[in-house]
Amino acid sequence: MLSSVEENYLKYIFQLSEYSVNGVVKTNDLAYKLEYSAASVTDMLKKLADKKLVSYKKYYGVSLTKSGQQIAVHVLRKHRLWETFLVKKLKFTWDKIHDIAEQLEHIQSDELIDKMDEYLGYPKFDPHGDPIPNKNGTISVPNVICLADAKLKKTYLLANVNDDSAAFLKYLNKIQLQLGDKLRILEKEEFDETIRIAVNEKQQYVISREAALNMFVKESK
Amino acid sequence: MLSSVEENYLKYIFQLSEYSVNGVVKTNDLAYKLEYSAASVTDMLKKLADKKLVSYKKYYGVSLTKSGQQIAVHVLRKHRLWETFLVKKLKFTWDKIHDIAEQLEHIQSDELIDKMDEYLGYPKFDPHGDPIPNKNGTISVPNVICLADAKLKKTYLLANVNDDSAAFLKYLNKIQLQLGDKLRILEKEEFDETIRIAVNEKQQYVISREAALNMFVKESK
DNA sequence: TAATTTTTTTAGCTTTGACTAAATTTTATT
DNA sequence: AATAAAATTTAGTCAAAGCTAAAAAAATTA
Ligand SMILES: [Mn+2]
Ligand SMILES: [Mn+2]
Ligand SMILES: [Mn+2]
Ligand SMILES: [Mn+2]
Repeated sequence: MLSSVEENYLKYIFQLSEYSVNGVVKTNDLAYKLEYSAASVTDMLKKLADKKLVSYKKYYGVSLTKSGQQIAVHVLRKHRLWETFLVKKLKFTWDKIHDIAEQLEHIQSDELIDKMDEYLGYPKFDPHGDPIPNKNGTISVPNVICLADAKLKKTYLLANVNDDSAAFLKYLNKIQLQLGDKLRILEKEEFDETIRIAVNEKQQYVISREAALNMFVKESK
Repeated sequence: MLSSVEENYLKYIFQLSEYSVNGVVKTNDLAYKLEYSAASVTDMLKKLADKKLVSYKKYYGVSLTKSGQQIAVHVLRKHRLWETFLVKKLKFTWDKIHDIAEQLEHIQSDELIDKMDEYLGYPKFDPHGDPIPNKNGTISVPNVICLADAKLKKTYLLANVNDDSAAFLKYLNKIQLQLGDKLRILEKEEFDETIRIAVNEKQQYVISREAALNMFVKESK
């Protein structure tokens, strides 16, 4: 049985490895994500390697082993099911749930999480549009692109947002943007890379590059 | 903000103080309850005293301060609301919930627990018949007596059971005893203090003293 | 290629919260 | 009251998981 701290390391290695070459994560990147010193991270990577949860090569980087990945995915599953519960059942708004789920994801009880999954009706996506791994650890990777890369004139549906900044989600609340909204790309400003969009063929907004990088869309048929 | 460990100390001091003189708890009793060495307990009591959560007098004992008691009651509130959720919503049986609630009671979010309370309809008792403190920390102490002290020939309702032994609750499951059942005291055996009861005017059972000490009843009108 | 900068690891320190063994205080028994 | 037993505290140790500063390795630049 792993500590919450170890579970967090595995979870973040998994998330960083999705955007890395060969699934290899650098010590400094992990340290930045965890908000720990690089020295602390090096220490822990050695311990996780002893437990065969990661393969770690000095000065090179770290990647998850099969069993490390299974645990990481299970933690993600717990996180996203809890977030779904908080919104669907307890009526939390999507900007308040991440920090609570960061705690709840470490509760140890397989029966609990399976009953929760059933209670929620086996949801496929969490309130931020992130896919929820199933009991076997399978994740359906949704086919989305970053709003920053969206094409001029085309129309998309907002499918996924980055959930770990409450400030960003509050901003979306303020301009009343939610998952499923139809976004038409009206203009892409070259100078500062801002994007002008029409939401549901009604309001228009200018979205900064910083915001667009946190928004993911799929093509609207 | 307190650690889970500190919260547990306060919770158990509170629970032991309910059955002690002047609310003073002895180091060894607390050590036994927490399954720690007495030396470890002494250490922690000094730390809690520094934080003004307990008053601790060497070789004499410990009791909760006002603020220590508030925290203890809040932890109990969380524990019992979570247990209620697990049974009412997730369909857990009452013998499986205590250990999970021991983890969940340390989740830090007032908004979460208040929304949970509302979601459950402000329940007054948990699945074991223990009273749930309200948001202000008020506990309605129910008027129950121990089954071991019940009077011959009288009829009672099962109102409360000790919840921290799954084995005991499984035994109640087996003989199909549940909260609210009508218990008539048919016979009290002096030799070994077993009690023969009729349940809902149907089945009869012989209850050992050990079991009776874990069951609490109220008078049936 | 050599020098410099950046990244990573090592070494040594800290806090939390356990433990055991020994010392002390309190309580019980002769 | 003296002694023995029980309860409690003190002293010293350990593991987990963080930290900073210094050393070493890798990457970049001159
Ligand atoms: Mn999240
Ligand atoms: Mn999410
Ligand atoms: Mn319980
Ligand atoms: Mn209970």
